[in-house]
Amino acid sequence: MPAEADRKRLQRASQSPAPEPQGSTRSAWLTEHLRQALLDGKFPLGSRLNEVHLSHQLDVSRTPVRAALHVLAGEGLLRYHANKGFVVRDLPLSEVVVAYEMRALAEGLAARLAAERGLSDESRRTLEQALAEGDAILSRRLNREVQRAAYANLNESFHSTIHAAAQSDLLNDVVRACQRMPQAAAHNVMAFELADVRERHKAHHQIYLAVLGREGQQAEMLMRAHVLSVKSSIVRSLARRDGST
Amino acid sequence: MPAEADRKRLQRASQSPAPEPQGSTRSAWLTEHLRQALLDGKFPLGSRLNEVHLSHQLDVSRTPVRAALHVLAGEGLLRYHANKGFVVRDLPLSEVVVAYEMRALAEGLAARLAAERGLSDESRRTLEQALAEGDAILSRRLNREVQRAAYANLNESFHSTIHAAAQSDLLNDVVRACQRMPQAAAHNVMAFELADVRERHKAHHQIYLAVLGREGQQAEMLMRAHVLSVKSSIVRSLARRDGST
DNA sequence: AGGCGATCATCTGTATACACTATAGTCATG
DNA sequence: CATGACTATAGTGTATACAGATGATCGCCT
Repeated sequence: MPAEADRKRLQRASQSPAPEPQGSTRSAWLTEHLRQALLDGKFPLGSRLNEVHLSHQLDVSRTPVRAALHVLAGEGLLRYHANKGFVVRDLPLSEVVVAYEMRALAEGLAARLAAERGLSDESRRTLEQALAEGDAILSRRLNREVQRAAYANLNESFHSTIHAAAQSDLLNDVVRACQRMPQAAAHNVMAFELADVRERHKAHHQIYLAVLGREGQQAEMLMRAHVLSVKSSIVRSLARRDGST
Repeated sequence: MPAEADRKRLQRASQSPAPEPQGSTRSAWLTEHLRQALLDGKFPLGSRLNEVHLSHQLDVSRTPVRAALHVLAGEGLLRYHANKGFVVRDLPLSEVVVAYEMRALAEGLAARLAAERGLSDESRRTLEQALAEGDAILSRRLNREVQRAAYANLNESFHSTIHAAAQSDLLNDVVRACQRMPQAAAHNVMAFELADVRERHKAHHQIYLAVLGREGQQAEMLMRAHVLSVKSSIVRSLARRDGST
């Protein structure tokens, strides 16, 4: 099939110049691509990922595909069984609950460490900006959809700044592990009531003050409670979805 | 080099029959082998693992070696950088501290879940056996070395039974992630004072009773305190080592 | 002499061919 | 008709060759 070879070369040439500063290597690009697809729910839960199909579909060989799949399995998005390949991890609701309880503990610890270790000027600015933007978004009356997307962004920014301030790779890994569920991607935040979001935004303010004031225990407790409230919302919406399915 | 090919065939033939029911595949075997080597500290911290050397040394091709390394990187034992390969993760003491605090929270959660979900008859038996053996080992006067190894085993058994009873893969992953540090392998328990071990064994008894009695909160608190006491011992011994180096 | 760039060795990244395993379907047999 | 072994096929496991990147060494130019 000489035509296929041509197609490959063309595609490579067209995709290499601009779009991926991140994916210096094909494996890295595939990992990112597949992770996003998994979080977006593009593969059915529990379904098997066929290496040959994927490599044809994405126009690379099996080697980088396998590498990417191994990485994603390491991250917990996939499960691997010898001689049977990779399947999309399907977490029962009970596991989602545990993940959020774990995440509450982990983020609480992160908040405490951030408080103990102090905020850099840059972190402080980022947090303050996230809070201010949140105030603005929630006070104005906007399209629900726009409001939601904007708030999801700064929510992400707020939390990851706290994690960074904790200065622990390990802790970061754990938090990310708890977030990496094919079901509960960040955009699930959408499903919430506006009142819930306002409440949580108030919690962000309190957490910020506790961290800034170096009150470790206070920061830890506030963050735990904050994440647990997110858990309640998620579980509520998942239960609704499961029930209606 | 035809001689080399012969050697390979011979070695494969001699190693396939008996020794590895676990390693159904070369990758799996390599993963296990390398993980053990890393936890045992056989590779210097921060050192780079050369795929070609490893594959020659272990008499396999690079392919399964790479697979194993990817898995271990996913587990956090190695770090991977594009085009630069895998290096043994070197955790500063502060990270070890965080890991143990995280693990205390995670194992606490596991203990609570185990209490809430109840113990199977088999789990109960395993725990009781671990406790009884611990009593025996600690009461008799034995060679320090033997005593230590025996206790390490049943300690492992006790904890992993609790994790299993929690019935959460996710939680298991987190706990294992916190244990997987090139420094702080299980056998570090060796370095401890006998008095510390006795104290911890008493804690095992208390935890068992709390779990058996379905007292979730109590179990969680006891387990947290238990793991934190291990942290103190580990940190003490690591600090001593770092100081003397 | 010192900085700078080309060249080369080394190692990782990828493609591909082949070997092995698992599974489903078929056929024969009780 | 049910059950068992056999075979065919699809898909993963591994080896190997080659391509691309990285880093060091050596020579050149200033």
